[in-house]
Amino acid sequence: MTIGQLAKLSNVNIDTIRYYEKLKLLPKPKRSKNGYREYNNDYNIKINYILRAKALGFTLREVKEIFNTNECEDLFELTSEKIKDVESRISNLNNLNKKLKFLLKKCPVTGSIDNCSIMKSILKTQS
Amino acid sequence: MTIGQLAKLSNVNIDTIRYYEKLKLLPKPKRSKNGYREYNNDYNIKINYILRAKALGFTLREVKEIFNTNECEDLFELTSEKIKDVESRISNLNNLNKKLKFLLKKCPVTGSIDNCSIMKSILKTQS
DNA sequence: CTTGACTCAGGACTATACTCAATACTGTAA
DNA sequence: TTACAGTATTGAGTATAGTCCTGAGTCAAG
Repeated sequence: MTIGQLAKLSNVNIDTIRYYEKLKLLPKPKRSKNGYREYNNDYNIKINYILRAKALGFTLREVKEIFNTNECEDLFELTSEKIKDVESRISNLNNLNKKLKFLLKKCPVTGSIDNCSIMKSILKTQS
Repeated sequence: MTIGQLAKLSNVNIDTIRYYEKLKLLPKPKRSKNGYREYNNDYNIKINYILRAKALGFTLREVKEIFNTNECEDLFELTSEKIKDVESRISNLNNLNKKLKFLLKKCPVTGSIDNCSIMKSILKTQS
């Protein structure tokens, strides 16, 4: 399978495949006489693997870690940390949301900016 | 006030001030004879303004929009959109969190990666 | 007068995950 | 044979929000 065929099969950009190879997320494939990369279906599986891990919020660096992990425990650890990270981000966003909604509630909506509560709130010394 | 003094006062990096000037978030200050930038306390206020808007989740581009906004309604609109954006991000993260926790619950925690539920789940065709 | 601290402008560098552009070579079909 | 589609490599560009570097000029103190 050429790189173009693999790209179509796994639904990613050709350059993405070469990029993953450069990052060592994908092993270097054999080359045919003309120098073209030659892939088999294992590469398709591995790419889908990467995409699924990404969809779970893992970065490419973390995906690489996952690939290099041999102990189940390590993967458990990695996933736990990811959960902590996600939860912290959720909590931050919830705080933001509360503040923004508070501002919005106080906004008079009409008139010049000088009377606007949102503007004033942002201006106030205390955030 | 020189740029260094302003930086110390408003607790940002010198380069950040020049950067904000380049982005037109801060007006170009007067220059003294030697070519140094000359600031007054209004700049300090404005920088703090920017920092607070940033803390509310606005990007610098949005802060600039806020500065150029004259109608309260527009600011209301901007803030509403920001809330929508934040809520959508929260919802995405909650989904991720659910999936990750599900994986974690199924993980046997000990043994080789071959028996690991997390690994298997990521590998499965359905994400 | 020299040293050290400060400032200037312009550009490079950081992280992330690609994507594109340029130039050259290869393979296939009409 | 010629055209076009595919592939190769290398390097640059995208977005965001800065930070750092370089080489040069400036200021104040000892």
